[in-house]
Amino acid sequence: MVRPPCCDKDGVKKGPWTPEEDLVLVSYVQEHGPGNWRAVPTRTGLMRCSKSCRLRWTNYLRPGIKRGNFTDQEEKLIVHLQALLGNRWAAIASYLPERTDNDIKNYWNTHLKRKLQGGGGGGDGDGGAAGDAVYSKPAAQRPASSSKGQWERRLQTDIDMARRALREALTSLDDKPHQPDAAAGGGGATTGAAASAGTGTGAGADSPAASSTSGASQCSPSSAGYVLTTENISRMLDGWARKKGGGGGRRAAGSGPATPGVTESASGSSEASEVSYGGTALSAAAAPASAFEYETKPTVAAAGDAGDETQLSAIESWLFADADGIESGSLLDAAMDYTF
DNA sequence: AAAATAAACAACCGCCGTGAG
DNA sequence: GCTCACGGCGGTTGTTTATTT
Repeated sequence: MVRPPCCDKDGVKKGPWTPEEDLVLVSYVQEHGPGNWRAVPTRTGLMRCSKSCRLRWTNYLRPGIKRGNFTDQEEKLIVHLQALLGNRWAAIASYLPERTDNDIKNYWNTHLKRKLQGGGGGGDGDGGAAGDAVYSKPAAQRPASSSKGQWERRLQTDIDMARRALREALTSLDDKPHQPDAAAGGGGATTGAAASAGTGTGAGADSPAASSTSGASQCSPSSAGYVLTTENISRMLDGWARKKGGGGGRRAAGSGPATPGVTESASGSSEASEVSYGGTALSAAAAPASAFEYETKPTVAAAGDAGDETQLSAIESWLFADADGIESGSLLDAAMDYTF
């Protein structure tokens, strides 16, 4: 039988989202929380498919996500994790709580793949084709099993592999001074380093419930993945203002796409930033900071540029805990219990 | 200065797994 | 136990901007 499309093709708008649509979506999520995407188009009047709404939220509007300017550390992690996990971007993203799978995937396809290919074979999975070929069937590649036991074993395998990847990545990084170009660089790109969070348990690899893009995890009050709102809305408005101002330049600010959200903006500071929208200066503080009641602002976010290091050291702790003799049998539990 | 090309990123598409009825 | 709808995921495409010629 043929499954009907998730939404009618007719009357469904496609293409780039407008600021107005974003606002509507954000407002809706503020009120109802992420989830039940099916109902979003009808309830909000958005002429968008539910899937599109979900993607827009998870990849762009969701608070706490960092965009652009991947740090060396992140890059290394991605390379290693990709080598171990294959193109399981969601699983990889679960180790980079602030990054979306789509973002990581794009970064891989546009930067890393080429970089590794150009860098000449060897090394880490040698990227590109070689890497893909070699790992096209990563150990963790899941068979379509769904028994809980199997799922847990798989998860554990992922955790184990991720640990190894992290260890390798961090070890190699120790060889050079930590110069997260983006920390600075990112010009605040590292703001709101949500050190992580629910998904940060790492146990998330491949866990439907722990995926970085999982609505469930997003809702979790304990999820520090959300850096909240004022900042994001501020960024959003900032971006819109720029767009509307005709300033255009998608990357004028460094990397920020049409996306309002580019972290590179003034968001370097977690303080409410004043943005000009439609000619009117408006304080982000005025945004409904408490609107996302189910979200909590990670304390690390205030750490500002120290965010990455904080996050990394947390990962390191978790990572090296393994070396301290946690039996593999309890690895999962350890990972589950670990809080960043 | 204009045209061509490359790069970056947002969004869409289709498949799959899961849970509810 | 079966069917169906929903949501998640990975691959791919389209659009916009930057850079080069």
